[in-house]
Amino acid sequence: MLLSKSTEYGIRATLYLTSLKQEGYVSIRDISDELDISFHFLTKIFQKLTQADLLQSFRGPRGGVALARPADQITLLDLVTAIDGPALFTECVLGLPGCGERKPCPLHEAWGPERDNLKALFENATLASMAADLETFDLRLKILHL
Amino acid sequence: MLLSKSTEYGIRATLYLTSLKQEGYVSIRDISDELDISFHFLTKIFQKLTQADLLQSFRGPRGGVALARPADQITLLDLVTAIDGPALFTECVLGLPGCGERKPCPLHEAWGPERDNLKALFENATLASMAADLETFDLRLKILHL
DNA sequence: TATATTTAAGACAATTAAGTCTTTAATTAA
DNA sequence: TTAATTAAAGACTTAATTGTCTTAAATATA
Ligand code: FES
Ligand code: FES
Repeated sequence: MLLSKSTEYGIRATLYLTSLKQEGYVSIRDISDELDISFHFLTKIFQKLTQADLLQSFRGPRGGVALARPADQITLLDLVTAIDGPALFTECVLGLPGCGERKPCPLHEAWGPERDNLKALFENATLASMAADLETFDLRLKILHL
Repeated sequence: MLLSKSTEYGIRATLYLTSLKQEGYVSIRDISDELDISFHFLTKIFQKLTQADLLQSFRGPRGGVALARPADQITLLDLVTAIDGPALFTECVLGLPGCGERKPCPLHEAWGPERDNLKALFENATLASMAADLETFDLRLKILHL
């Protein structure tokens, strides 16, 4: 699995939040209901994103969460690293400590560039661009019961 | 994390086994000692690889494990799928069921090709080519205590 | 045959990830 | 001021992964 469940949920939920284009705060309950994600679990994930200054939160009636900056200034890489940490983009694919040129593992030469591609993929995907695609191509963020 | 610990160990151990170029069987104990991997855990991983017909095993004195086919006919993709299953190369990166063109998620267009690259990377890496690199470039398979 | 060697198999424990529940704190509105 | 709403925090449970240990089965060799 490339991303943890937490990160999968975090991306889907933040993307949905973005797509609402709502002025004020959106309640976590609304988001968790809409995407069929456990409310309390999602709350914890959003707490991480709030602590990483990617989201703002507000308690009480009319409270909820909102993007902390414009949607074109938050990337999926921001979300992934805030939730799962940077390991995917820095660590040895074989789990050996100290990935680098000095004493590389047999996969380093092939994995290094691939890892950079992957990082670029997440870095180039802003919440704004993703939300635009979402509308344009009618993409899905939730499981479908067909 | 891209690969599970089991797969990381499985790749390192099989690569080491290949590099020995030994005629008969190599005991699992020798491999686990050399690479600092738990013997019993590695035994289980090798059992999966044996059941997938990538390795052959033999019990009793002078027993152990050996490649089931020539090293240029076993790829890292074979190892990964035998241990972790094919999910990494088939499933939606956001965890939504039924990754495909019919109702793609917002990352599908970018992730699809990237996933194919990743698959090609593992598919093009045979045990033979990796073992050759290992010699040529003095690469490492075990943690170093510098 | 008896003993030592080695993988197979499965029970078991420890750790981490995932998910649930309760209580607290902040805020609004009646 | 009181009650309702909502996120924060943390205890707790469950499930999956990782790791350890014991016993059984197969095999070679003395
Ligand atoms: S050392 Fe293994 S990927 Fe860099
Ligand atoms: S539907 Fe998400 S990657 Fe294909």
